[in-house]
Amino acid sequence: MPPAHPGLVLKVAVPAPLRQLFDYLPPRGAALPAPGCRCEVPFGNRTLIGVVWGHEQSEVASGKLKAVRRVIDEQPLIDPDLLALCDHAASYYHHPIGDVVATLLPVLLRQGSEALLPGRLEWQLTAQGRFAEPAALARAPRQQQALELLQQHPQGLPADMLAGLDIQRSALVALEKKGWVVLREVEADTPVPRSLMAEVPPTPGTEQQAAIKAIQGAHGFTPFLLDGITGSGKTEVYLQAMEPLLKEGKQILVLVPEIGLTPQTVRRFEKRFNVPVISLHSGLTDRERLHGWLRARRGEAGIVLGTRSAIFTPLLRPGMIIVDEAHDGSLKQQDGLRYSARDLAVWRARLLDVPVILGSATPALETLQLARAGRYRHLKLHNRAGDAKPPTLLLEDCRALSGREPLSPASLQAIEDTLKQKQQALIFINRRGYSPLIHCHDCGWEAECRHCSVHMTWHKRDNRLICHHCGAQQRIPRHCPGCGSSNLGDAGTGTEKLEELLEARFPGASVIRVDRDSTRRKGSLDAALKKVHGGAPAILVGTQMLAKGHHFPNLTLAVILDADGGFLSSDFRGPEHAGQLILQVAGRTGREQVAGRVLIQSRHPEHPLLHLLLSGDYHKLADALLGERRDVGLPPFGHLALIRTESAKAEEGMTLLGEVAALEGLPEGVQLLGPIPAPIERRQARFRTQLLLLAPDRPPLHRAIDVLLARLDSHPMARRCRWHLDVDPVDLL
DNA sequence: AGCACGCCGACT
DNA sequence: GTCGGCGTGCTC
Repeated sequence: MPPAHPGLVLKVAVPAPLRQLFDYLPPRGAALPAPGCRCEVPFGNRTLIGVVWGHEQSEVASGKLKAVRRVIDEQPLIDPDLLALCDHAASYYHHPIGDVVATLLPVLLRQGSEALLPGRLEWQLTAQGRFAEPAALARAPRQQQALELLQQHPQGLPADMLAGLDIQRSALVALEKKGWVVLREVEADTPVPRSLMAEVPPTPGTEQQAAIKAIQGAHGFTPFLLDGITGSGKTEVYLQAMEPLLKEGKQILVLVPEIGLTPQTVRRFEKRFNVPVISLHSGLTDRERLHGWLRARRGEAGIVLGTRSAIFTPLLRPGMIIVDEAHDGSLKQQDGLRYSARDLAVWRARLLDVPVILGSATPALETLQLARAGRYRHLKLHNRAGDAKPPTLLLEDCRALSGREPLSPASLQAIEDTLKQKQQALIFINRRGYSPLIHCHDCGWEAECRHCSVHMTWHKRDNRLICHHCGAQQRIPRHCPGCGSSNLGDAGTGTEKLEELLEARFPGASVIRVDRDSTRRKGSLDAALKKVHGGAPAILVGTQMLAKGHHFPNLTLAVILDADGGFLSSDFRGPEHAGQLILQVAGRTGREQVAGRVLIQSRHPEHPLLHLLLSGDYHKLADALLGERRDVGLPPFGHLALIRTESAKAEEGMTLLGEVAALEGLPEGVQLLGPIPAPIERRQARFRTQLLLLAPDRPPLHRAIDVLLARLDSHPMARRCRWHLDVDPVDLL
């Protein structure tokens, strides 16, 4: 049999860590599958599920070519815009394209499941059945009843509904045999709501109004930075900006941080409009995720609300993309395809030719710089919604404080005053557990993780030492493993210790701790938040879990512990992240009539960056940080890529990266920093080494990456020693 | 990655 | 004698 498509070959993205497409002969005796269709292909001696990328003449010797085994999808499963997004991600992140597609597909589709929603089964009358006389069924009352019911509902009735009405399946089957009814699979329909609005929206303030107008006036690809202080009502801007698009039947994709995708957030979007809202979070089963994905693709969802990976959700009628808390670290994937969902959101909006809103009270310096350069339209909200006043930030000199007392006398006094006034106080410390260090007073031994170069954290409640990097646990030693002394002690403070201390200091006060440990049980976070919302006087102790998005109407005081850590961190983004966190926490206070107060405890009260923060104006801090970054050519004024190795032997990574990091052959202007041991040198029993690339422009950086990857791919050592590339890394640890 | 092939050490 | 260690090569 001659080939149906002479000379033509299918380019297929195969899930293998190889940075290329593979050529296959078209399937025998079948139509040529379109780009975006999945198919089974022989690969080596196994069978994989790949995605058709295109049709072309092949360069590969025809003797080498194999044929596609089976085409899974008749219609493309992945639309052109998503294929283009994959192309971009694969080339920008220098990642194997087959792996990119695999990460975008829900697991079940990756495994070859049919792309079908569970269709609704409906019993319908046939033409014959429509005119059948129920009286003819006098001797079969059950069939008669079923027939009458269906004649009253000529459009058909769902099978499960009939079962609920106590109509026996056997009766329907008997009618089917007579040719009067049929069982049909019906597409779940998209009900067109009578009216879009499900509630009356509040009247926006002047600034909100201007932002809404600007967004609604945008046509085609338009990136916005919605730069609004905490409490300025950014969500209300999103909601009103999306209204006309929903009215046209368009879909809105909303990305939120994992921690922000609470039932309350989902409810807020559901309450406003009569459109289906699909929420894609980590708690879904594979099947639920698949269904959400397919419903979004069919256009059934008006609003798709999801975390980072939701940026890959297909949309039938895309109208706009919104990235809430666009500075948030959870938007960056930290393994496999290390993408930034914020950057991909902007790319996708460009491909779809729709507006994209990046919303934040504390935008990443990269985002802020793009807005200042005019690449993004900069919408500002300076005022809090309603007549709430901005919080006052005060620096609390803690140099005189001993390590035993985490809270200064002034902080304790402020907490006491707050409780007296029947208000709530929040003590923020970004460290869970009881204390972050156990050590020997005699020989100086410190409890370290067996697998990572970090201290073990003492969790008093579990009576264990736990490594926050790999989760390893140990019993608490009674004697020092170094010298045998029993003179062991702890140093530093975590949320557990603070909770204990505050309960002792304020007997009778309600202390609510919110961190990953206290909220592990399902629903316990909701319960804690409900308690806080109740408004009764209380002291909250929490980590950054509390810093995001919540609205606590009676919270008037925040005390921030360990603010210095970030400002003195070795990571160049330390001060940026610390500033963002502090302002996010500050934003939780003083929402209603009472202005909030924020006490920042510091042992370096003279630090100039801390002083910039005291104004409460993020832009003052951002200006200073951008100035520093410009001087040294760091992002956003230079661009970074990181190659990191992980291996069981300490020397391996250093040798490998050392041999690969030769400057000759690299484009001009690209700096290589390293190889050096990673700041946390050992993690999960692997030694980590890194090589940083820095360049003032992106094109030479990407060319340099290509050269280094080619060297790595052909280096014999690189197969034993695990390595990965991170373009635009945020975490240099 | 995942699998086959191939060449050297210590076991029933 | 062979089972199995992991170095190396390849995947249209």
